[in-house]
Amino acid sequence: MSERRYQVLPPDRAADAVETELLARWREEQLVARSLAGRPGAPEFVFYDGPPTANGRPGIHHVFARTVKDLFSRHRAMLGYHVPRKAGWDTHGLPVEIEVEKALGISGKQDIERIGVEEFNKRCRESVWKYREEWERLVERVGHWLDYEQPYVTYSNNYVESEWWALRTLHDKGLLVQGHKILPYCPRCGTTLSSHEVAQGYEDVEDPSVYLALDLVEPPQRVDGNPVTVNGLPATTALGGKPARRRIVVWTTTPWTLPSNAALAVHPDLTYVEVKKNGRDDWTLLLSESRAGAVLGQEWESRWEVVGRFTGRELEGTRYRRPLDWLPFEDGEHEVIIAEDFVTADDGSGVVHMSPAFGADDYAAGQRRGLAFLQPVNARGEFPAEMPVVGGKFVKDADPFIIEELKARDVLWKAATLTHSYPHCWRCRTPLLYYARGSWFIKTTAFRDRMIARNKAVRWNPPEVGEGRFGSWLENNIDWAISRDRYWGTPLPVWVNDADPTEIDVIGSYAELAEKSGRPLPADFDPHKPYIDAYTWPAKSGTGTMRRVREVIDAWFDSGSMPFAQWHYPFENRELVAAQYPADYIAEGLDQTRGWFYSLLAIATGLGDALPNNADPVKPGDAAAPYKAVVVNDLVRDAKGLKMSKSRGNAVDPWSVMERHGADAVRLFLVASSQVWTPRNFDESVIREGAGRFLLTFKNVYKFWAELANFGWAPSADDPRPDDRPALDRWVLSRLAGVEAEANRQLLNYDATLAARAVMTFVDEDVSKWYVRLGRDRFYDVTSPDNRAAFATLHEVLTVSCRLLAPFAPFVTDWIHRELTGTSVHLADYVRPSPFPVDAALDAAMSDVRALATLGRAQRETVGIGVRQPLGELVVFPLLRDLRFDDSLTGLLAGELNIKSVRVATDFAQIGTAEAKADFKVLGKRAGKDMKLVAAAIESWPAASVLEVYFGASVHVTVEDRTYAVGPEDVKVTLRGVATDGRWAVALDTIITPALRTEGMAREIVSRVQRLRKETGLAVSDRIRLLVAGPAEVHAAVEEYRSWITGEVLARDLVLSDGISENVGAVPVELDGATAFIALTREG
RNA sequence: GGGCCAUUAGCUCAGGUGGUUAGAGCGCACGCCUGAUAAGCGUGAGGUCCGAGGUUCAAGUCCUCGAUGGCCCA
Repeated sequence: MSERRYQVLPPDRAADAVETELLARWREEQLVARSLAGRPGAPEFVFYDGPPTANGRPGIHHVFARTVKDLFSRHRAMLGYHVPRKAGWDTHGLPVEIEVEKALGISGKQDIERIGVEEFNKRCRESVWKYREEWERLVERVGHWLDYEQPYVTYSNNYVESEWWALRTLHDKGLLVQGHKILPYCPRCGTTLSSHEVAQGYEDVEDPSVYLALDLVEPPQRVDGNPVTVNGLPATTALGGKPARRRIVVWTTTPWTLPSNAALAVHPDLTYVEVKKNGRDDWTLLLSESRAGAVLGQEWESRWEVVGRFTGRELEGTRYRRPLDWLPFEDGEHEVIIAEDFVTADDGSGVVHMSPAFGADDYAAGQRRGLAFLQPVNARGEFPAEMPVVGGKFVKDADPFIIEELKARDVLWKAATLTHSYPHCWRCRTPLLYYARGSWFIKTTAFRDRMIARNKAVRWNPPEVGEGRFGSWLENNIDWAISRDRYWGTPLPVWVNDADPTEIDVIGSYAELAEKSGRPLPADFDPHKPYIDAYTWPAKSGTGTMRRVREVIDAWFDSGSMPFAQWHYPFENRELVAAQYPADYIAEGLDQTRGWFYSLLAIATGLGDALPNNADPVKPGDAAAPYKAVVVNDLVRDAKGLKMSKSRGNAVDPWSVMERHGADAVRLFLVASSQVWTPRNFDESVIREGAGRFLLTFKNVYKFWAELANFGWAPSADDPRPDDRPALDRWVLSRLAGVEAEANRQLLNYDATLAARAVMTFVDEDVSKWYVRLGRDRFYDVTSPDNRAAFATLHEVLTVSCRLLAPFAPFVTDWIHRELTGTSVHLADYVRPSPFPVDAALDAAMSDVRALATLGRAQRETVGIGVRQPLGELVVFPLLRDLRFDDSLTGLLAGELNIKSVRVATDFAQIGTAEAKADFKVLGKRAGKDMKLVAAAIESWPAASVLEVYFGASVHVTVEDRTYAVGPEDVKVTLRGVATDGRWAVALDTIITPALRTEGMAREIVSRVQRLRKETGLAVSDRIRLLVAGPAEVHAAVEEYRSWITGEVLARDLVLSDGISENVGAVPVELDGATAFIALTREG
């Protein structure tokens, strides 16, 4: 027999301390590295880690995301996969620049230029790491096992070079193109503003509010040349026999954009009316019906007559004449009405002027429809000098001149002013212009369908995010503007001839850069601005110099390139990437839908077969690239369901939470409380009472087992084989196998919540509240086969439970698993190769026993006899036709309820009575005036009839000559004298015979002695001398059960005394009417 | 302003395709048990299923509108 001692984990030991100790142990054993290395010959299961930016403190929501990422990886590693998990850092982009601006006390591009890009970017490079250490510590503390030995860093030279390769590849495929993007722009500062800057600068200002009336071109024609018809009739209006002048009313608050008008937009589903003024037959106006009152006056219907009615869709294609013809159209569609969903009837005329160079909606519509693009405004916000009327003027100053010109041209309907909120430059208060800026795009619309096809092959969890939010985002895809006119980012590797902007070199590697520039790169080569901009070379065409464009790229391109850039592909590691692409799964927050989830997909789809295992087409059911499965997690909100934010002051510090509850409890709470893709409220009391309490129970079960096993049990060949163990053991092993399979199945299915709940319910309900509860006394000795069976069984249950819980609570499970087996849980198998099999019949029988035990306890409650008093018989009666009592578990039921036997009644009348009452509502409809008599008849039924009906039969009730068939739905049955759950009815034989009373008394004495032992502070194994005094009844009980009592309380000696004891320390005990005194002393 | 998600007991959550009296755990009250004890068991109270309309023989479930909270995008 082994002398091994099992350490006990004190329940009051702080989780934080235990976990911290384990972390040190893991470090010492290099356990993370061993798990990462995988087992020899293990198949790959690839996880991609979305890189965080380390220039902010990690928050509790990061703990959530880390838990989700970790648990699936851990599960797969335990299943025997090699799970590569390379950590990464997102290091470029505006957030970093803003952080540095704040640190330097500067703001805006002019300040940056003044300090110098070299210095600024140096600061950015350093700033990225401000919180790195805290990040790494937290990731370690929460137990996210990740490869931090060689993390990928998006600013590193290798990473940038891989991105250059990707951009060059996209360019070669014609997918990296120049275009325009509408951006808020400050003409005074000469800079575009980011959205959060725009949000800071809204001010109420007075702007022109101009209604134009633009001539429709007669006869109205569609673009295809066919006449416009309404309900089959020509829509041409002829009033009073002569052709009418027809005009459409258009509203704008930016008259300066009218010279670049290219189209008018209406809403397809809005109703537009054509109206003529009373008495005027020579002209009409067209506008949205719901805006007519606002444009024509409240009581317009008394002054205007509706002569036509159209939906916006019907107007589509109609041509009109633009208000100002200063600029020639070069190419593109123009002067046409289009129907667009973004048009509203909230203001204006329901007809919107479209100027693709000066509005985001306008631009997008222009792209979709191929509209002409006129941009007669320079970077200072001025019209070109050669423009008529407004040449050289700042656009906002030009408004009055334009209004005058409109009036002169007879296209002005009315001009007023409007006070509204408009964005201004937060620095100089200049009104911002929405302005089309030259920009570089990845032409994602060219491969949108392929992205959609790939997305359909991705296994989304939950599916609706992939189909809905992400799917519709892809359906409405627009080209990805990847250039940023900023400083700290991957430089766009595009060189343009300064003499001929059509001559372009896109550089795909550093070697190519060296070759083009004609000199080797220095040892300390830095591809960032400003250094990179010094690389120039003579244009191939002979005239001009190739100079790099000024822009850097969107940091989302960085993170989306990680599948290949993290390995410096294709310059190195080709085989590695071939083995580790695509990812089997990724897991990030819902906010990444349009972020990382998209950038990964867009880049991978654009690159196509330039990446391994990545060729199109991808069909549903294929392994999708770049990720086969996604698990989305939602936000963590505060305890009241409000968003956590610095300004609210309700953000939770993960470290203090970790200290109070431990990572296990926090992880378990985050995963088990609800599906990870729903938002959860972070409430520490819920952690304590839910996950915390569960872990306490788990530790308690182990503690119970370990303390008793330390009396000399250790696994050995002497333990009975599972098949030879008692039913209780076989039952819990069967349940264990079921839960093992279920947890594994759910995790493979990416449902962490159901997996965790299945295991937790098993441990709590089946193991703690039933198996241990019923089998406690089997652990009080270690030698008999029954003892050995119990120890071996619970050892197995605890060991496997540790494994099943390890992905969720990696700390305490490892601690206990090491005690149980001597090895780390994290190197163990998640599922056993050949577990004791599920025994469905046994599961069902036990389930019945548990139900009957509950009913039996309820009956004891009802009859007022405590469990300590033994009773003779429990009678059970099945209330369902196919229900049979399986008597193989009778012993367990009898023991639990402290009864001598269990009997199955053959007739319900043996145990109780049944009454039926008519349901007046149901029966009344049929019985009518006989109802009272029928009801009386039903109430007088014998129990047998009631039971017949209860079981579904019909009983005939005859009143005079009328007969009614009364079925189960017509009556309400009440069972009396029994406890019932609808399946079973049970009754207790409540007669306490003298023998039972004596036995009850003996049990009472044992109970009191045990309590006294404990109060006295004796160890569980201490032996005692016992003295009992009391009336004859007590003496009789002690004499009869002497050996049982001494065995239970470990008494070497039991002395009976007459009368009331005078022994020091004697304690009075009330025993069902008799008073006894007991005293005990420890036996040396 | 637009799109999406959520709202069920004090709290955290279940409630395929509409179908009997809407469930569980925790908490609470009362009782039991007493060497797993900072545990265990039972009983009970607790519900306007966010609101208002609608569809239906029948709505927590489907539809419409609205409220609140959240996310994304303008």
